[in-house]
Amino acid sequence: MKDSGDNSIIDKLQNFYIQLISKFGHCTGISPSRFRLMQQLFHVDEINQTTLQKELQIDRAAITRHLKQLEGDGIVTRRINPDDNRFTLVRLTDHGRQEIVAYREEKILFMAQLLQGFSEEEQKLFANMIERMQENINHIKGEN
Amino acid sequence: MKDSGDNSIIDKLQNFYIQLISKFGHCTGISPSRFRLMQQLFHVDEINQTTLQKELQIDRAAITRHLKQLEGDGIVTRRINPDDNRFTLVRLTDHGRQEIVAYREEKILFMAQLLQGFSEEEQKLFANMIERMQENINHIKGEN
DNA sequence: TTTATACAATTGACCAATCAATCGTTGATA
DNA sequence: TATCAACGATTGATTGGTCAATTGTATAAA
Repeated sequence: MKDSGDNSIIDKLQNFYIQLISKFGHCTGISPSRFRLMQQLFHVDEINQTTLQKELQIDRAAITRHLKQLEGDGIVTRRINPDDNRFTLVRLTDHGRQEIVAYREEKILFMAQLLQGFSEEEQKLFANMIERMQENINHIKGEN
Repeated sequence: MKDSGDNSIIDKLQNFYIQLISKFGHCTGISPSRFRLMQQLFHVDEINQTTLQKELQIDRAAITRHLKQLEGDGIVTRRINPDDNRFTLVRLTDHGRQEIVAYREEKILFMAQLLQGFSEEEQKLFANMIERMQENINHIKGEN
């Protein structure tokens, strides 16, 4: 298991993640981005798009398009901030809230299967390792 | 840290992965898929596209298009298997091999930064956990 | 008060991934 | 030998993401 770059952690992670997302998408029938977006909205009352964008790390353009679509589907409402017309404020509709609740239940089931055989401690450890790596990444220079 | 589905491991993983890939892409200047493709080719002499596709879990169409582009860039050559005209065999050119070697070096540097502060044991543990989750995923039913 | 700067959101152009349908080849079967 | 099913590869249509440029609004400076 030398670090020659072959079958490295990054490779494993990539293979794993791709399968994970693909499976999750097929199970829930929703795209990962849209799910993340809705989930983020679920936790707040109302939020503007740029804040959403920063939290999700998705491009601004993608945010705009997703939200327009979600608005068309009756999942969210959008209105311009009366105190500052540059901001548009987004919130889930009641219908949207119901939807995301259902998805979240599916997610919990999915997670249970994913983490089968993992003790509480192991789960915490894993989460912690990811956080540490994330910290490391933040210190890597690069136009991000 | 209850398992209500909020800020779950899947969320953390997703946030982490997106940042990881974005940073890696910016550092190396190559797309993750293309890199994986080239890396896979690096390990074999010659290979057909379907085998590649299965190993990488990328869509067949994407494979075809990537390889056509790589062929245009002089990174790979493609020829039809004389024993069975349905297969096209792909291999890296010498130039392609040089390229991938350079990228792999960048990857090793990147990995070193990513894993800063991780002991050998921790790295193994992490890799092992991913493998276990991957196993779990394979048992989840779903059209994949 | 006018002008310049900063910022949120949007749009257009482009690239990459997926799905579904199709083409061409092969091998088995009637 | 003719037909059909299986399979690899390709293509078209659609979707989602990024970058760059633009629009509209607010605020600070001249």
